[in-house]
Amino acid sequence: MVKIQKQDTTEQKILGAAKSVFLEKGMAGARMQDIADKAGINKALLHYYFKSKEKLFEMIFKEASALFFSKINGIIDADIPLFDKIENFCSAYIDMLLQNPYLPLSVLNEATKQPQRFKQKLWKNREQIFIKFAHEIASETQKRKIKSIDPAHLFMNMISMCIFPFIARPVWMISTGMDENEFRAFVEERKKTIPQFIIESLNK
Amino acid sequence: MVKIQKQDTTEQKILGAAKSVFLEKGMAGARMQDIADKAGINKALLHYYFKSKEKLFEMIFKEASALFFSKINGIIDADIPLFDKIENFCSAYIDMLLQNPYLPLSVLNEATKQPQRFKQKLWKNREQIFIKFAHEIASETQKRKIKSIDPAHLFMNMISMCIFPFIARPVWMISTGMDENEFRAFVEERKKTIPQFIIESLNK
DNA sequence: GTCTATACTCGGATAGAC
DNA sequence: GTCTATCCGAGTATAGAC
Repeated sequence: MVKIQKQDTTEQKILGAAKSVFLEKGMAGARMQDIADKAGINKALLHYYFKSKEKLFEMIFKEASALFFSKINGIIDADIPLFDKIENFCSAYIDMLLQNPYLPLSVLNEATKQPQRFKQKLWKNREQIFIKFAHEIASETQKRKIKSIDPAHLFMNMISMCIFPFIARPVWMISTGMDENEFRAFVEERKKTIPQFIIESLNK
Repeated sequence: MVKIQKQDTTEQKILGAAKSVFLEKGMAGARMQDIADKAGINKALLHYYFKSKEKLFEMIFKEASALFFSKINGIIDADIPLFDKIENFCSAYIDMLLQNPYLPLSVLNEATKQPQRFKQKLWKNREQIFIKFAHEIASETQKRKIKSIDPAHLFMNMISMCIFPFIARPVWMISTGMDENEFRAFVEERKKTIPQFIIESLNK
């Protein structure tokens, strides 16, 4: 008889704890003790499972950054009209960010502070996610369906408007006086307002 | 006779070195040794001038974040038409960011990782920079001069598009294959493309 | 596999000579 | 004011008992 899997193995607990601590504090700021505490074990056991802090970090980080970048591919690749694609992209991406609010800051941080490691160890086999998107823009522009625009700028605009609020959240909350719930509602709204804003700008 | 000021006092050198190291590595990642090296002195002297790492950091950070937020006020407060204001804002802000490319990531990081300290020590007397802007949008909307839009979303869109490229630079450069010069040219272009993009969207 | 105890290292901070 | 030498805490990593 197959044993019913109790899913919270020690390894699972460690990975979960490590993810939250690393994403929140970054590699330099994270403490093995915090990870151990959060996992309900001691430091020694961390090293038993994952040789070193560096190794543990890479494990977490690869998975996290894969999520950050790969979710997009399916949507960008889909064979649907451009405007629908923009709507789907913003909506799906913001949903993902709502579930992983610390992800972008963490990824961009490591890319900035340890560019070598990022490029070599953490940035393997990434798709050129916006190339197909760029072609699509160029084609629509040529067909005179939308106003002429540089695809790179449009793409940058779109991801900026989706991601930045999550990075700037604490400052935004302080300066607007929003609380957690209001902020959540605000970014929920953005699933609609961003595509609207973009499409208004592109429409002839 | 007034003594000619030789401007590179030790204190100046320390502050300059500390600024670049802190902005690049963040509080947790920065090393006093690196700051000392870059300033051409030794660690002991750092402590002679600025009691502790924490103190030095706060000094640098307050000044830096003041720059980050206060440059905006003058532009937002100016008594000129809305569209001109948007153009001026993007242009001036991107110029400032070109001169301080690490600033936003650093500020937003500390706000995220040490929210208490940020709110208490580093976020003193900040203006509610976007309140006047919001009123102006509301007024233009009522006068039916522009399409109706929530000022909070518009403001967030604008700062997102200006700031985010600087935060995402390393990832963007890797995934597009841009080099330093191309990236610089790209954000220079954005001084024009962002206002265009916004104004196209707002225009009736 | 999991723990306690401890070794080792790095880096912030201080003492004291000049 | 500036240096060398040193201290000491924090935090990663390991040894070894259970």
